[in-house]
Amino acid sequence: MMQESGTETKSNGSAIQNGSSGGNHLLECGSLREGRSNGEAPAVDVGAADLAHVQQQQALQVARQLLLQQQQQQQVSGLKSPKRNDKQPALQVPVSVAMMTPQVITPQQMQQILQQQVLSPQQLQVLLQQQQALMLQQQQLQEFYKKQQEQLQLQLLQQQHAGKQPKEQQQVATQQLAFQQQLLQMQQLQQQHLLSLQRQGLLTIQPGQPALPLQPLAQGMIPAELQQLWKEVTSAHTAEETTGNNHSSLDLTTTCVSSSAPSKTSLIMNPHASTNGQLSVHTPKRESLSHEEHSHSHPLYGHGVCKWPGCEAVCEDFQSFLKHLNSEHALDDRSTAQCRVQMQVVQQLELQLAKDKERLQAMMTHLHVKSTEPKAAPQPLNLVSSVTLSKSASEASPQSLPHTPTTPTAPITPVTQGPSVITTTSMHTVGPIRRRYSDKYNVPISSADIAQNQEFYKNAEVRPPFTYASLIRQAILESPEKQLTLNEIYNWFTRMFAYFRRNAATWKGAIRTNLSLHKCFIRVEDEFGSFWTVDDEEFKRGRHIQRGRPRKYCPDENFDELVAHNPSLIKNMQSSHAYCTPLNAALQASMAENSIPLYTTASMGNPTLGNLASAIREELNGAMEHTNSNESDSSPGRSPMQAVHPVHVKEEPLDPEEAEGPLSLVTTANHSPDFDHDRDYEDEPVNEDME
DNA sequence: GGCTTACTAAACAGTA
DNA sequence: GTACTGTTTAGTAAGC
Repeated sequence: MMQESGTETKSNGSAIQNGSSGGNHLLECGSLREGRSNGEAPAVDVGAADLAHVQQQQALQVARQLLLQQQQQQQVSGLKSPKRNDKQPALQVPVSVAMMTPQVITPQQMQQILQQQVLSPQQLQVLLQQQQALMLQQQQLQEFYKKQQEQLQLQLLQQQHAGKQPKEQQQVATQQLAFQQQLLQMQQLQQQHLLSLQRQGLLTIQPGQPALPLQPLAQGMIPAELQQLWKEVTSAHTAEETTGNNHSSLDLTTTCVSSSAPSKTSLIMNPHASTNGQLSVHTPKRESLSHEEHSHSHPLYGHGVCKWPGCEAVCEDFQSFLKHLNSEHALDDRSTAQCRVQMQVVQQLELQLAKDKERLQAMMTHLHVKSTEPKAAPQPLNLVSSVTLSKSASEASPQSLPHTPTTPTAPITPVTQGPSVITTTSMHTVGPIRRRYSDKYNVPISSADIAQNQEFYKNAEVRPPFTYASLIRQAILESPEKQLTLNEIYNWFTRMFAYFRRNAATWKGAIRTNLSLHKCFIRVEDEFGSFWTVDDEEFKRGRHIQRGRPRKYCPDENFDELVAHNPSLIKNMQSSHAYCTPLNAALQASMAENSIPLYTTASMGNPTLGNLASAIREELNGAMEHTNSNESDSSPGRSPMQAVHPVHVKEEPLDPEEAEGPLSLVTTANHSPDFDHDRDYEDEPVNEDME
């Protein structure tokens, strides 16, 4: 690549030395060719390192080019001393060439380059030095132009007083012509170079900035005074211009003042249209109509700006745009390369669109088939989706989707359908959304459910169509240890959903409420604090801590009792396995008592505490069922669960009678609702737990 | 209309 | 005293 860069630089240098303004084009084309040196279109997914490398190479090329141009300019400047009052137009052309390129880097643009850190410090220093030297040169040139203009004005005054002499008049007109051409040339070259830099990524034009071509005028080396001078000159000769003499050949591309079009295009300048020293373009009605007619039709033109990728040249009217298009975006290597890049972009977008369309079609088909299917018998409980369709989604686009995709009578609904029912209208719906629950039984949402629309939820403030419980569970299960602190759950919500970056007080409270309310969430404590795990089986059951009941546990009130019945509890609580260890001991005791096969130590050490707790609970349910059948009046203090539930595992609220007295907790442990109603929870409503 | 469920808000207590 | 965490209750809305 370095060799290629060197080659390109050399060609650029030769082009510049030939006095051609197309050097920038060569540089740019070279860069483009470099990007597809193998004859391929530029890769869309260039790696960051490759991109940085290419940018650095381009920056080097620019620096070299600037250096060459400066050398050339210095030579020319030596020939053209500002002190000379030579008014011969022929000598002004090199001056314009000399002024062109380095001036395109305004201080702001230089700062941009600095910020982008594309150039090395040495290169930047060279550029800065060049810039400073050229600033001085520019000032000298400005003085020169001012003097020249003053002389022109003097001559005009003399002509007005002494009568018009055709020869002098012609001379003045010639001077004006040369002056204006020079001005335009400088602007064009500036714009071309700036455009080149922009396309190479060395400059970025901020959206708020003025249009690209105007910037060098405002900030570059050509001050507004020059244009003001020209305005004065042309105003003085307004009457003469109507004579139709040599001014008729004054084809000035005023569009090029504000665009990067070369001087080939021509427009008759309207001196009356100048305002504030800025040249403006005379737009006849015919052109305005043309603009209106075509601006809506031509995809490359809109809002007075050329829409060619990377161009954004300002074209005052459609005619200017057409000229600009034909001249600037003619069939050449650069345009071809840009066209290929655009083709790649379009292909990528089409590919993405096709995928999304396919996905949408599959969703629609699936849901439509489901909705038209005869209502089937209720499916297995754990297969009914708990993922709910947001009200906004269903209401906003009633035709787009069947209304009841998750009704209990619907066939099995993969949970992945939940988040995929987002519509464009629902994307903009923010606010409290009541959810429609198909069943009281929960089915966990999978990672794919959220992952499918992960980016969407991350960026769009759309309330996810999942319950808090589902999201909390997902957050916990996504964690490596399958356990999260409350704050980590908060962070997961804010990280995954843009919606939860607002109204924190609301949803955080909801999370806490859900954590406390749902039996599936198990709070575990260790010496580092408390964290939450999830019992997946319990989650699928979807049971809640019942309301209107006394607190399920009061550690302070019952702690002494607990310790009295189980002295090992304190030690176990302080251990890092505060959850597993007492549970293990209790479980083993219980299983030994009930002749249940022991869990191995390895299984107890499984980090998935939720599954562990679930499995243990299942076993204990059976065990306690058996135990209760044998000794329904067993003493609470002898229950192994007393060491587990009060501190680490939630208990269902107590019956009012049982809740009374300091031993209520122990009583609860003995008559845990789990044990009471787990035996038939699949057949009976959950509420019967508390009856 | 009743029941269930989820959401929200609030109160309260414990803890750091 | 404050903020955070955890629990509980009450009210509301929506779906069944």
